Amino acid sequence: MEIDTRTRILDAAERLFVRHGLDATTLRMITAEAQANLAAVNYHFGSKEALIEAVFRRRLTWLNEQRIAALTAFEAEAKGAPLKPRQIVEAFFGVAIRMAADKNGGQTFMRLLGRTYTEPTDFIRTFLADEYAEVIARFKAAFFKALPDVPQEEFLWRFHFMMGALSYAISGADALRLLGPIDDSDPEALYARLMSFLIGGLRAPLPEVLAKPARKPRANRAA
Amino acid sequence: MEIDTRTRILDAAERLFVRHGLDATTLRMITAEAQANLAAVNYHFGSKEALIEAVFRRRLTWLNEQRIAALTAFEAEAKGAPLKPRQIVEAFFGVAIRMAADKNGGQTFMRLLGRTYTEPTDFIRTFLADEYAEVIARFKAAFFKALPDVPQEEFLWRFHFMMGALSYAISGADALRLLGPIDDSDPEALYARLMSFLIGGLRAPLPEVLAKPARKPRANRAA
DNA sequence: AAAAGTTTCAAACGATTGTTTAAATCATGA
DNA sequence: TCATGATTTAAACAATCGTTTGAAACTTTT
Repeated sequence: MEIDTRTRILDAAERLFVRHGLDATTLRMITAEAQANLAAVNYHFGSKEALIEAVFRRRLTWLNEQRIAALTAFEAEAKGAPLKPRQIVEAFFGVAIRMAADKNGGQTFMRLLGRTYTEPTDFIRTFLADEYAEVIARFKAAFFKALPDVPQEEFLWRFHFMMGALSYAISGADALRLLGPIDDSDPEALYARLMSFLIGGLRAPLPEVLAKPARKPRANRAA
Repeated sequence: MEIDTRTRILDAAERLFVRHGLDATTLRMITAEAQANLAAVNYHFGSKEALIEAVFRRRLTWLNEQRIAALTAFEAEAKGAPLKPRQIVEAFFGVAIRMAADKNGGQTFMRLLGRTYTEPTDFIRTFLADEYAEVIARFKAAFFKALPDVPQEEFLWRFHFMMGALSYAISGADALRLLGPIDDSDPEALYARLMSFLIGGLRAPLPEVLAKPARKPRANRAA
């Protein structure tokens, strides 16, 4: 046993949360899987809620830093010019997909994260909102600059839809087996698949009922 | 009190499930909201699991019947010819969006359904797989007929992504408030928005790494 | 109006939850 | 080596969970 108790608990909790959900995972299950004493969670983290936060923070902070770094790199390369939508999508969703492909813990975590966006629990919502605040602001700005003609509200909805597609993409074949036998073993393929789907959705023509009366009604492509 | 206890419990459970999740909603919360006795759930349904199933079955069966009816109508109209992808998407997702717009219970339920697809609980998974079996089979067949050139696996993934976008669309502005202030009061607008996003994603070019070596590499549109 | 069947009710059940306690064990530096 | 602090341990805590019970109240049938 070379890994310290705190880390073993985080790893075990991550695995069990994705398998059984946050509520249904008990401290006794976690400490048993981590080969630690029941009281260890409250000793090292203070409470179950604090443990949940720690599980998310450990990887989510890093993930969003990566996203911002990727965006910053693209922006430096562009020297002030607006980025291509594809680059922004790549910076936000590509980083996530790539983390989801990392067998070394990232995969488990991203599945957990995917099914937590819709989690109704209050403290999880406020926690996520906090963790995402900066990265959301950066990407919103980048998108608005790249697509000045797209109404902001319209774009926010599309971003929301894209988050949904990402969530299902990384929550993996679990829900997908509902559709039939599927091979999700190739992360590169998943990356390529999701990417072209997202770009296709993002660049779809704006819905006609919403499109502002334009002088060239045919030329209402989003991007 | 004109509505019978059984229905009051179903309504209350639906509301509370979407607000607190399945696990975190207790029978005492439900019976209190329904103004019924605690024992009423076990009397009318047998157990909490059976109640959950009843909550879903009540509306999900009807929803999938509507989907099949819409598809059947399109097929009759087409007289044996393949449907347009847009029609198939309309039959599956349009019906769902329209139900999600129905204030009379449908809205609450669709939000619940959206966040249940990724629910890890075993009995929920098998139950959903059961309820969806027929409708999935019908729509898979229709899509394969409409898009014979798209590899089946590729389409299944896109369908999966589309389910994710739908899920987020109807789980509503809850998660979306993470992005900023948003107006989700207009169901017609939501319908139009999601529809053009889905069609855009579905018809996006196939990812190049996956596209089979073709004689006309430029003409690799999915639909 | 009596009987039979259905629904409601308050109370309690055992099981399990997250958390706390105080003693035991381990590790570290003087 | 001893003392100090950090960690682990077994046991118990109160609270809450889903479920069961048996009698009361209400409906329907005869």
